[in-house]
Amino acid sequence: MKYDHKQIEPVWQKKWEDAGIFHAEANSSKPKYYTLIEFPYPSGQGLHVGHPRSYTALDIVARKRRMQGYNVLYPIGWDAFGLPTENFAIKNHVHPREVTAKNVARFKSQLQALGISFDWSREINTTDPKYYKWTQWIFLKLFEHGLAYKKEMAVNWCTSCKCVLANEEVVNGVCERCGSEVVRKVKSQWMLKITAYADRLISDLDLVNYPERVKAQQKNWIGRSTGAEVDFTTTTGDMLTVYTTRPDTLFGATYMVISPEHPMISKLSSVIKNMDEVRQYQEAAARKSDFERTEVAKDKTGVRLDGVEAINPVNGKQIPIFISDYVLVSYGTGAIMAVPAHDTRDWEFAKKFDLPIIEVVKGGQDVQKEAFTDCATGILVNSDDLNGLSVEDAKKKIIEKLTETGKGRAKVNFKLRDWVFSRQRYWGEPIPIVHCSCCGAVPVPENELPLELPDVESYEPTDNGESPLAKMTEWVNTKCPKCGADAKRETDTMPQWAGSSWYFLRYMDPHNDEALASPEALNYWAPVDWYNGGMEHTTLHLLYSRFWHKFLYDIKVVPTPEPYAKRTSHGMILGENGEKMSKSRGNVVNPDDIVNEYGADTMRLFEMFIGDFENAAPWNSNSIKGCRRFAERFCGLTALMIDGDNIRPELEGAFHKTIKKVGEDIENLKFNTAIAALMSLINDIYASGSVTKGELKIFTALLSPFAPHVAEQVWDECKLGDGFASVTEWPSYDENKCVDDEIQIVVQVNGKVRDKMMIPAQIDRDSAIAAAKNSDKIKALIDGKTIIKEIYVPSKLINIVAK
RNA sequence: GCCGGUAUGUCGGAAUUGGCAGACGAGACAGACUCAAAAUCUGUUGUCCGCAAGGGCGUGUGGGUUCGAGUCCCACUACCGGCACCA
Repeated sequence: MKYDHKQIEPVWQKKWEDAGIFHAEANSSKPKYYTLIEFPYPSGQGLHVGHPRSYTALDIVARKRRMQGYNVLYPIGWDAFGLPTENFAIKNHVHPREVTAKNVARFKSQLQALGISFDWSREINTTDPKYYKWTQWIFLKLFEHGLAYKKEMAVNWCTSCKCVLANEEVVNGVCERCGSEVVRKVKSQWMLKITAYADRLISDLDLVNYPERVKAQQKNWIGRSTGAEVDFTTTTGDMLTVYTTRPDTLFGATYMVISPEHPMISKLSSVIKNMDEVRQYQEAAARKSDFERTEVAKDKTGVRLDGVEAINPVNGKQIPIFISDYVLVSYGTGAIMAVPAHDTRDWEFAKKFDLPIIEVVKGGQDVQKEAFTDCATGILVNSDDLNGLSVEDAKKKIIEKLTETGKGRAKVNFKLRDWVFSRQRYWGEPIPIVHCSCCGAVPVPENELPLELPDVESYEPTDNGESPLAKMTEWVNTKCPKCGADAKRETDTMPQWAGSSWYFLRYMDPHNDEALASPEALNYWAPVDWYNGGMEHTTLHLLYSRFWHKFLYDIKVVPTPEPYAKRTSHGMILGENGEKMSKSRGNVVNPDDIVNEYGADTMRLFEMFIGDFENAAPWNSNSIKGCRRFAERFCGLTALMIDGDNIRPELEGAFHKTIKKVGEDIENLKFNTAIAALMSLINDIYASGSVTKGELKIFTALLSPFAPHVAEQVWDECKLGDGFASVTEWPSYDENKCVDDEIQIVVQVNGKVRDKMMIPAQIDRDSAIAAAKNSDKIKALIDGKTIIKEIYVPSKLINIVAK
């Protein structure tokens, strides 16, 4: 058969779509299987060669499951709200909706050319009002349950553009666009109380099949720590509460640090003598990101509050109070007690400001030279009745004591912060809230959803930091749904995370106007059986969508506590030079060029063969030729075909082993070795000089998830079976035929390989060792020596230790 | 900096989880076919010593455990992902 990919690929893509063989069945008695990839953001650059890595991998899984008799849901959609589209629209004076439509059309045609078995009848788009109606509905439910609230938060503010910037738009403390200074400005923002779910987001990781490294990332991000709050009083009679994970070291606290934003500072401004210096420091700190501030390597800075001191509740000692930017207002209480002897950051600060270092846990180095932070081995000293206790026991005892005296309490803290949900942008879902001067924040009634984005001429940011929507006075001015008085709409929009936090539910029932999905559809399809995505999404997106799903579970909208039963992740595809692909580096590979030159099947094979799926792999335009040759050799088999429904005896072992390996490798994401096994098998077939029709049928079925077009073509031309190769039955194997009768065993002397021999697979230990000793090579090596030990690993090796 | 990864021939990678390091593919070299080239086919290809038989060395670095370590332990180095308004 002549292999002309340009001719055959569009033909099969059309036949599949016309026959609808990849459409998930709505009412089916078959078992279901839901495979999911992260839906793409339709960027202006078009599809990246990284996208098909994940899509092809789960396409292989989806296709195999169909062949195994499952009703498979493998959907696709567009995560189309977002900053780059909006910025492009502003720059080029086109509506973001038009930009999005154009980008989606391009992505769609690129994806369709790859022959991925998506169910296109369920395509969704987060910017479609019929979709974001339900994003808004979920927000209203969160609001109703007290999980959405407003709070003053710091945002990045460009002093020249006069607009709020995303972190990504701040480069080295200046605005990416104009290069002006960026400061932190306080604004009232919508927040979602994800912290209310912190414990469950950790504990329910036990219910799901995620890689350990992903679970570890989630746990570390949530950052549960147990410790205590301790109330210090000040010399002015005020109270300062600190959070500490080491309450056992309370006697070693030699000073206190509060964050530059701590409310206590303005409260005490009349008492603090060096207020000018303090204000200066606050301004400097406002310019830094949390990331810069907590960097341990950098020099510690701070200002001592002159005129006020704190009093240690356990020993009445007066200690100085500093402000320093290494303490964050957003974690704990925004104030810490500093124990330089047993905390590295405090130690560095104490050295710099020449503060006393008091050892309270013995067992480590000299605390004047280095902080001793190990909790497992130390014994308490210099701490009154805690003396002699272990760190663990001391923690318990001091917390008991603090609780009794009302000066503290046990406290669990999370690093996880509530989710800042407001964006001062146009291209996002409007937050469906009306602000009324007498009723406060009032939800838009459900029957008025979707609250559509107004069609406007200009979506440039306003110069006071409000969303562009604030300028649409007709849209903004409305009546309060509760009391009917004049009121104003919320003008902030939702972040891109919103639409992507629940999209997998919409696929189950994408055209439903009555609910985000029907209970029947949810009960049948939930949860997602296998979700694959990038490592770069394992903290935020995964956490946000698990949070929304848990909330929907609590209000009985969805039937399962976790959205994804299994999560896997793929490595990035890098440029040929081993660096991340980017326009500026000039190392971008366009998938269209590859499909055009080599065909979609070769592209798919290569993306799977390129390396370990879970690791990053550099693109190589040479290696792709090997995959093309493999596809051609597969076509070449048609010329070698002979009659016969069975596998010939000399190839039986090879076939059964390959069926087993390909099946297992797909389940374990080892696509590269699955393809290698198919390549080895085709080499064996060529070596035999011919292929029976039965052998070709099995080979074609095994190959079809990887290279579906060429498989379909051979299936059709050679009349290998009825219907489509894509939905034929997945081949089965016989375990007994996967083991050889005679196997090669390695003989080592003192751990070095000295001989290899063929032995029957069923041989016992003594006969195997006797056979080994009988070999001339081995005889020569052990002759005259004492045998100390003989190790026999069945069907692998024999090691003779001789002296 | 913190959290999570990764490191094997010229290159991408493989190694049944502690048991033959380098499967499969690319590249290179040699040969066949060809007027020639491409394509295709056959062979060689970690490295050092040796005519050969054979032997030494070899999985980022340094140490350790073991009959046996790419795989386990300790200490490092380099690179990659995430760090909350990119998604």
